[in-house]
Amino acid sequence: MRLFDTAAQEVLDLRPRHPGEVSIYVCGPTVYDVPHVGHGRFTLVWDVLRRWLHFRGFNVRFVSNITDVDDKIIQRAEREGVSESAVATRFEEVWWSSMAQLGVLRPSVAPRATEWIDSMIELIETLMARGVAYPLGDGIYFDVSAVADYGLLALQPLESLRAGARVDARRDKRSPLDFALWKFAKPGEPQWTASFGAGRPGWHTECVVMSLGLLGEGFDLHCGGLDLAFPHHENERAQAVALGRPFARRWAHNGFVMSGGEKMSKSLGNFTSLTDLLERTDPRAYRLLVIRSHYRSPLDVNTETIADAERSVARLDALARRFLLPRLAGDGVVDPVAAWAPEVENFVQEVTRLLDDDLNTPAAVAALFDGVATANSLADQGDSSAETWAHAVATLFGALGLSLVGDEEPLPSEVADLVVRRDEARARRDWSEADRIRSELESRGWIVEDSSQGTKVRRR
RNA sequence: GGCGGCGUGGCCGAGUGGUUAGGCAGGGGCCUGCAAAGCCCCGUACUCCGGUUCGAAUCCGGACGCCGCCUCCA
Repeated sequence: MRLFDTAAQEVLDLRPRHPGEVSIYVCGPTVYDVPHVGHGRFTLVWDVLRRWLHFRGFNVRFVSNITDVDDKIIQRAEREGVSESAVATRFEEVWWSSMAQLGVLRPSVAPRATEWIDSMIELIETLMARGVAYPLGDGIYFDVSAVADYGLLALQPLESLRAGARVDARRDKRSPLDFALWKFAKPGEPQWTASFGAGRPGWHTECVVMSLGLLGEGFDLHCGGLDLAFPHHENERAQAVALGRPFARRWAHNGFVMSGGEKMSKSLGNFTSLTDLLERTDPRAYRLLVIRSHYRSPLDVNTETIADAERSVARLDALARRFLLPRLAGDGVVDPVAAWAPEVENFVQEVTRLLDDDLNTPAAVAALFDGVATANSLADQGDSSAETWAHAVATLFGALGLSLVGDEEPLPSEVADLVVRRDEARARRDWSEADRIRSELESRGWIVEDSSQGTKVRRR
């Protein structure tokens, strides 16, 4: 498996710390609001990677945090007159519910920042003892000049970053890039006692503590949205470097979700919430949309691209119906396949090669759609290998977390009734009646297909 | 200002120095009572200008346009 490493700026072999095992840390959400579609993208991208690594035989340990203490949570709690923990709990529930709908696997461990405060305090004490953290009136700050290669993930040296820093009202920081490790509590705010003063942690500290605490030094891969590369990941790394502890071996970042050519984000106010999207769309359409583009490219999510993806999913579902394929992904992972039928070996090998090469899902999806055509074509010719092809396609899509759905759902009785009446009409070759019933079914939102087993309907 | 990325056919979106990406939409055909689904065929694209080359959308240089990071952000 090869992945583009943000620090090295090139595609590198993954080379896990322990052969056969991959440890991944993904920066999770701050739970102060409903997730937007950008959260959906990053969770899908890294879910696909996780599933693919599993399918390739790796034992994957996947940690992703919940940030449940933060300025924005405090602001919202104040605005709504409720406790901070009530806000965090509420939006964490929304988060997991959205993840479940998306078919994103639950992390192996999902630590909450507030459960790791003691470790963060210890870390800050150590940094202070080493002279790389200093107190100011409102908190404890990290001195970025202590890290020789600060700017690694920003692809810029410290001096250049400093020159570009926007005017900071604060003149007391040693450098405008210095960041808060700890914020002293104001009255009424959540706080924890610490030797250096009561308060709460800064954002960049929790991920260092939790990733090292749960995955250990030199864990394999640290992932997140591109906007986290700097300063969040840079600052995590800076702390680890200052502590002398080996941190992530590789860094991977996904591209943004765009809206009208602009990055979609809450601060720009141009976001679509993930919950809205999931209400009106088959979540599989979003997964397909995501894997149809490369994870590092920007991705435009709008009604057109989603509708396009939904129609593509319909083509896959038609395959599942035709071959009675089982649903494979969703809650569970698709396990490695020990041996493939000889006729699909090359096909599987090609898809594997593409995915192993920096997770080239768009090329893999293209190959898989070729596989769809092959399966259908072989079946049209009555070739018995068609089934093997269909299963291979479904298995590989399943390995990426996309289930093909061919099951027929139970029909409402009046629909079932119409189906029976239409079969009767067709049996006596009463085409006008058969067509009338078909129109009626269609007007009720059902797609009608004739088959050797009679009328079949499915929801539009 | 510094740094990074991108400009592909109607839309989305891969890729390679010379031979079909793929999906969606559209057109034609087969199948069907008619459909649907499926299959076959079709568009001959790569911002512009130079250069390298037998040959470049693919390499180099330049121009133009767009986006992102440098501030909370996935």
